[in-house]
Amino acid sequence: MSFPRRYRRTVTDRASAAGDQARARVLEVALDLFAAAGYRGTSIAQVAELAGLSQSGLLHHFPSKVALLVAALDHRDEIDGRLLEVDSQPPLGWAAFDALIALVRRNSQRPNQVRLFVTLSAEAIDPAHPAHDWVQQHYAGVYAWLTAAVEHGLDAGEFRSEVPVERFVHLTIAALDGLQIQWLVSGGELDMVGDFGAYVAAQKTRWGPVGG
Amino acid sequence: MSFPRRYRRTVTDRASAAGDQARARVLEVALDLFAAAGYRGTSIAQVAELAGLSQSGLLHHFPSKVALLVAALDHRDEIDGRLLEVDSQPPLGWAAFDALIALVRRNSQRPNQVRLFVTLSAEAIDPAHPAHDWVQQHYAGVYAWLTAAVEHGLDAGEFRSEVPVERFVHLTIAALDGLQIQWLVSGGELDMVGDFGAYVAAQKTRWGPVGG
DNA sequence: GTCTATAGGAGGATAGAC
DNA sequence: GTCTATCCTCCTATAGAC
Repeated sequence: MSFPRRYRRTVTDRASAAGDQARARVLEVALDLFAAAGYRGTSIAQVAELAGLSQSGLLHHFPSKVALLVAALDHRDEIDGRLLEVDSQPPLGWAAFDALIALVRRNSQRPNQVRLFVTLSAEAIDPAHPAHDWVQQHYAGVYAWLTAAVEHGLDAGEFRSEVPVERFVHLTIAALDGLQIQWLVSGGELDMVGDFGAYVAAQKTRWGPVGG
Repeated sequence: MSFPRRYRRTVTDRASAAGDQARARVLEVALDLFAAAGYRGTSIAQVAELAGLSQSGLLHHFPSKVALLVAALDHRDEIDGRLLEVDSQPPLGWAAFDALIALVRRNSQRPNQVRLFVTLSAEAIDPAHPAHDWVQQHYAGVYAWLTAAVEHGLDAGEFRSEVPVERFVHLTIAALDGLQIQWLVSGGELDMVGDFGAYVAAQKTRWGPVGG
């Protein structure tokens, strides 16, 4: 099956379909390996081998290891879609916490993705790490997203006015990250979804509206 | 200042005092560098240089990089002393949580030690990592220690009987680990001690005795 | 777009002198 | 106990053929 000539995109237009396929394979493998051994613990040769092309072939698509990392992170964000948004709108108030539970449930089905994030976050605490900016922006983004949700909930009367917003957000993010680590170390035995769900339920009781 | 001859330990008895000094310097530096860049991101040559001896000189004391890592982890446990014990007795009930707050306060004064633990834990999720067993045992130990404390508190009437012990322990450990990561990523700006203290205070309200 | 070949460097570990 | 010298492996990246 092939397109009629006039529908074909020219080479100068953009990469070929075969090239796209190779690119996609490389990104999938890179995500897995970076997840399994971190950025520094993974060689581009390993990625290339598992993706079924030579090291040089890989470097044709991603000119350096850093470029591959950045592309892999962007790819992750892309396939993540916008799980934390609904119809391009972020959920507000307690709905944001329900969205987080859904995220944890989804994460519990893809340990390698979780491992990529945990491994890379730790590695990239070092300011000299190529993903340092990415990690800082990631945390800043999550913090801003969750803070906005809580503050909106406050305005809407979904939260008691005494809720210490900043500490509350810090602890919620900590619960997410900390449970992920224990879940990974335990080899998936820990009930991450149940534990985080219990956390959210407790918070609803403590910080929900007085009459709730 | 030197010991009279008869008090000197012979060479065959054990390593010389100079050797001990070099060994100690190497361990201190190794802790710092492993903390800053992780195990895989640190070379023994770097450790040797900062410790003031050659790479081969280092390998005379620690025959391989893995041996150095294990020695450094043991050294960390040693200088940690037994902060979580008082008079060789672990605190029980809510006293265990107060001991954790003290631990967090102490950790907030030594970012490199925290970084070593966070970086290494993430790296060592990989079963092929030389510190994999160490990390698993670390988490198992903390879990057992905290579970025992809560169960003892239950018997003593310090906790409501409805407390979900396992989830409670998971979430407490998660709060510790998760706050450490955010604290490191923020460059120390996050109020880790205050956040964890607020967490413990909230738990005392929620799971403390009914009349408390 | 993919390959082989190779440059250029860093890391871990060993041999042997002092 | 510490050193210099060296080996070998692995890694990133480049050059150039097909």
